[in-house]
Amino acid sequence: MSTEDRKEREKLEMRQLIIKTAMQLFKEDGIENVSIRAIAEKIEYSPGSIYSYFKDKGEIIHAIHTEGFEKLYALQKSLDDIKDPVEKLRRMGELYMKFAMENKDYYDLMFIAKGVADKICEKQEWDVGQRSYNYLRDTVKDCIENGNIINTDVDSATFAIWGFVHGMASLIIRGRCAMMPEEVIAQTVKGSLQFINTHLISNSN
Amino acid sequence: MSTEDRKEREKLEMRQLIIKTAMQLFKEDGIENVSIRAIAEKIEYSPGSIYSYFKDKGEIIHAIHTEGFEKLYALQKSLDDIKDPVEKLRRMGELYMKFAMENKDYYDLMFIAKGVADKICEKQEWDVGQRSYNYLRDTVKDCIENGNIINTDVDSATFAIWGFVHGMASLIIRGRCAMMPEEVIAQTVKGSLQFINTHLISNSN
DNA sequence: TTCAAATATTAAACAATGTTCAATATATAA
DNA sequence: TTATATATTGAACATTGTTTAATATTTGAA
Repeated sequence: MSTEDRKEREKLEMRQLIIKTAMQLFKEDGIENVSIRAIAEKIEYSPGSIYSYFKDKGEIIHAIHTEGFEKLYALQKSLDDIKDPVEKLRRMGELYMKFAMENKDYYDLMFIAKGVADKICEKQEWDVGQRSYNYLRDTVKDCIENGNIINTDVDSATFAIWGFVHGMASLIIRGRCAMMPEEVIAQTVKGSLQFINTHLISNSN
Repeated sequence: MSTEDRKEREKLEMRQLIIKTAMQLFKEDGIENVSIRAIAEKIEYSPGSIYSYFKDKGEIIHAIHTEGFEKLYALQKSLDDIKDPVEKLRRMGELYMKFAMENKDYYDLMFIAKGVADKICEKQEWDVGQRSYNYLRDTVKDCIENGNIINTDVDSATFAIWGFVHGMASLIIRGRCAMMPEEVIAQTVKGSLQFINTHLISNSN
């Protein structure tokens, strides 16, 4: 039956329109700007309509959240052809911080936000995050097997490194770096990355 | 004039009562439970009354936030008589993570929360935070002067170390560690702390 | 084409939030 | 005792997300 197919297609198109609009609002003015009513007004529907396509606001936010992880993973994949795991890890650290600083709203949603979308971590919906985490973990694993990272296990090292970059990013994004003048933050991040690189990883090989 | 003194005293007492009640609600059920209306009900006043004593909700939250920093600093001070800066730094890392894990709500407010209290970072109200940061920075400085931390400057090393512990804490608190089973988190944190300690700091002395 | 049934959409309402403000109650000083 | 100053209130406002009964539209068969 063709009508049913069309119906389903239209339903999907409407879902896409809602998500697209939500992303638009998100990019324009951050997550605070993404309200059911704002989305509804922009697509010229009533607020209630949206609930025919999404269970709740969390589901919409989750779509934006997923898009963020797509962006990050695409960046990670750009490191695919770097053979040296040490170099790869170094570049991944820089890339991660660059992504965080240039996409603060996305980063916030992906790794910091709470009340905004409790849904995010509920189900097994962590796949996209898992994928990025594995990419890091695999590289760390290569470093260990290569003898560049020593005296630790894969998971401890991976969590330490992730924690390190996430810590810097989230302190900056959530405005907890009042102790240093705005201008020197970027420089300090650079110095910290170098400090970590110099000491955690050896180029002995 | 005695009445004026009493008036002022009563005003202060009322402020204290409001803060005390807010903290009570906070400890009972987290920051979500701290609403102007809930505080008002608990002290048997109308919601509007609270605005005779505080400009807005942010000022009340800020008081709780400050209490958190008092708690943390008290813990740091307990390390005062450790002479060896390396040992001191190691213990400070453990202590910081312990504080974060045992006072998740406080930690959230102090280092992660956003919308809840924009006021927090507005003014020069960062003093209590600065104090704790300086305590860490001074210890790192001692390590550098002692030759235990090398090839870096004080600020890069301090930010790196703070970022590292904050990163782990905030990832856990905001539920971004779905990739590892609940039970192994504590163990991984331990391993990560050890990993960092082993490599960033040398006991050469 | 027509019309009952299914589906989509809406407007209004609900509950909860922080905040404001005119009206009221209370306390103070003369 | 009374006028003034202060404290407190209750209702209202604006803003959320969400639900739901009522309406509008579309569909498929007669």
